[in-house]
Amino acid sequence: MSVCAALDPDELSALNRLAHTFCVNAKQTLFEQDEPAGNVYNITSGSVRLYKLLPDGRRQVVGFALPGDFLGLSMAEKNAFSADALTSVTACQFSRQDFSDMIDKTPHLLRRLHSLASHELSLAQDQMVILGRRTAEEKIASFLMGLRKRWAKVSGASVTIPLPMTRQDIGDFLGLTVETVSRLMTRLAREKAIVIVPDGVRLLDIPRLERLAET
Amino acid sequence: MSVCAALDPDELSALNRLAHTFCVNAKQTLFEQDEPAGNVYNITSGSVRLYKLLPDGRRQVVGFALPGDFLGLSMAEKNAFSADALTSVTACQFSRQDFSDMIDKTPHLLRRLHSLASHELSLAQDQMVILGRRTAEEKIASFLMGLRKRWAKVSGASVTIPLPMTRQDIGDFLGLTVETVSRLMTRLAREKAIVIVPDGVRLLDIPRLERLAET
DNA sequence: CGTTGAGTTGACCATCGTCAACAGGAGTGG
DNA sequence: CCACTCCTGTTGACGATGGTCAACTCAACG
Repeated sequence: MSVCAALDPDELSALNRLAHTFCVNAKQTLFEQDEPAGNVYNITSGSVRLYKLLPDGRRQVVGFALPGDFLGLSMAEKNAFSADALTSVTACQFSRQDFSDMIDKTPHLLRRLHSLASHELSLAQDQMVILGRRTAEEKIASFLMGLRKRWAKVSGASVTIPLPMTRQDIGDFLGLTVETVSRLMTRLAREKAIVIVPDGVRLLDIPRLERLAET
Repeated sequence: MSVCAALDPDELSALNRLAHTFCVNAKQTLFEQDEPAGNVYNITSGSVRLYKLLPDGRRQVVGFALPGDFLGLSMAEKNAFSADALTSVTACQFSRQDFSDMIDKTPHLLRRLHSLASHELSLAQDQMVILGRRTAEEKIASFLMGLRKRWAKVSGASVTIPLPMTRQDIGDFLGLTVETVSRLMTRLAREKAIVIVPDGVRLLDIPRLERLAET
């Protein structure tokens, strides 16, 4: 569990005593935007969609949580976004209060938390570049390369990457419509840069995708 | 200085001994993306543009720092973005090492840092919504309302808000071109929602702008 | 004055969104 | 077992939003 990389065995067991492990099925909600944040979570398996809604129903996916990811880094009073399960998910839950107390007792846990939050911030800023200054094709390529890197940390490097989210989710993450996502994925497949497989893609021409995605 | 809200007088004077105050003129660089981050900064007066560049020259402005803002919240090794002065700027500089040592001695300073970083993350996610899911007009309105709120903390609420940045900067912040920013500002002015004044705007129809910007 | 850079405006156009139709698979109920 | 629905994904035709290119104004500054 990546938040705990900083903890010694005693601290780990203290944390474990606070943990509550549970499962939810696909499409179930972990928590919702603007509700009081009672808990923080560590995802053990499965994938989670994190998103914000506008009053008129438009949606912005702000991220996807994969195994190992921590939700609630900010320790804020209210959830900044909604989270629901894309697949069946197992997660490790802590009451925010318990976790906050634990932080007060273990300063290096706070440092760890802060460093993870800083990394999130950096990812969010990269996403701002993608949303603001890239074409649809570049967005797709960046998305695939980014996800590949994240899956590599979870399950090792591979040219086949799982896509537990729908085209709609990808569109709402990249600021595109479903149709545009679908069209461009098909085009990349036609041009032999990728192969579309059930619930994922196989990357054929990684150099080309890297070129499209480059910083 | 907002990072220091958490400090007692002894700690404040310790921090002050580490501080180096300085000024730069407009257009000068505070630090550049990807360079090793030797210092962290607190802006005392003036405004700063924070941005990332793509290899081909496209630019994404990730934020504007106003008086009171802290740069280097993440305490990372390398700068995630470049920063340069929009106006003449006075800032308070700390060596990252000194500041890091100070953090180790004062845990509540770290909590403060973490809470500021979390707030930044939340702003970044709001910006993702703006970039991904709003029309050009909504983007401009959101920008003006957001900036208004931030200036209010610095210099009190006012219907006239300073715009120290160029139209190009605004465009690069919102994922638009200069021309589009210019056209829409002119249109909002023609429709009596705003008045364009030298280096700023006066907001006339705030309810309308709020409606355009609403979450 | 001449130059430079910001801002504005117009004409035109491309990318991507909209709307619509359809295919295929999963789940459901007769 | 089949018909039916629902959902996701795909594809096409069309159009609008916002980008591109170009020209011009104006203020600042030497």
